[in-house]
Amino acid sequence: MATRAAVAAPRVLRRFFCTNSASSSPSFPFIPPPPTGAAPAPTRPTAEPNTNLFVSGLSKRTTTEKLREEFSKFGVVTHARVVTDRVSGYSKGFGFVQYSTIEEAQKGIEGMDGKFLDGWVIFAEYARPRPPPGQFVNNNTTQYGRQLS
DNA sequence: GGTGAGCGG
Repeated sequence: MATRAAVAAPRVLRRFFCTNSASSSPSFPFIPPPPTGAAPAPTRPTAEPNTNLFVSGLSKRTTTEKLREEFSKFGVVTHARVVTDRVSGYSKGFGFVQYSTIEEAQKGIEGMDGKFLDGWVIFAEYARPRPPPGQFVNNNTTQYGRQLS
């Protein structure tokens, strides 16, 4: 009787198409097409409005002083920094600007986003909320709690 | 030496 073997085979294939049975996604592990098609939001859905600004597209020569100086024209900059590499000391081409209020931050974005700075078109947007410094943060662990070694 | 998308101290 080979009937048993013929029934056992499809059962294995059923595990493929019904991984965790249903109740989760009615579709296969393929790529589910967006139904409404409202917001594509590929990978960067622009963070919520806050006083912290993420400025990208900066020139390698742009420094923190220049960044604060330019953004101070649209509000009170409480904090500004151009991210530079610790080892080489070169600028990574982006920085952060923090205004006193969200209104000033909005004016800063509308006033500096798409503008030229040191010959480069910069992009100003709201910075993403950073993970809070945990109590278990140490030298061997990152801010996300992942072991480095 | 300094790329050219991105989210740091």
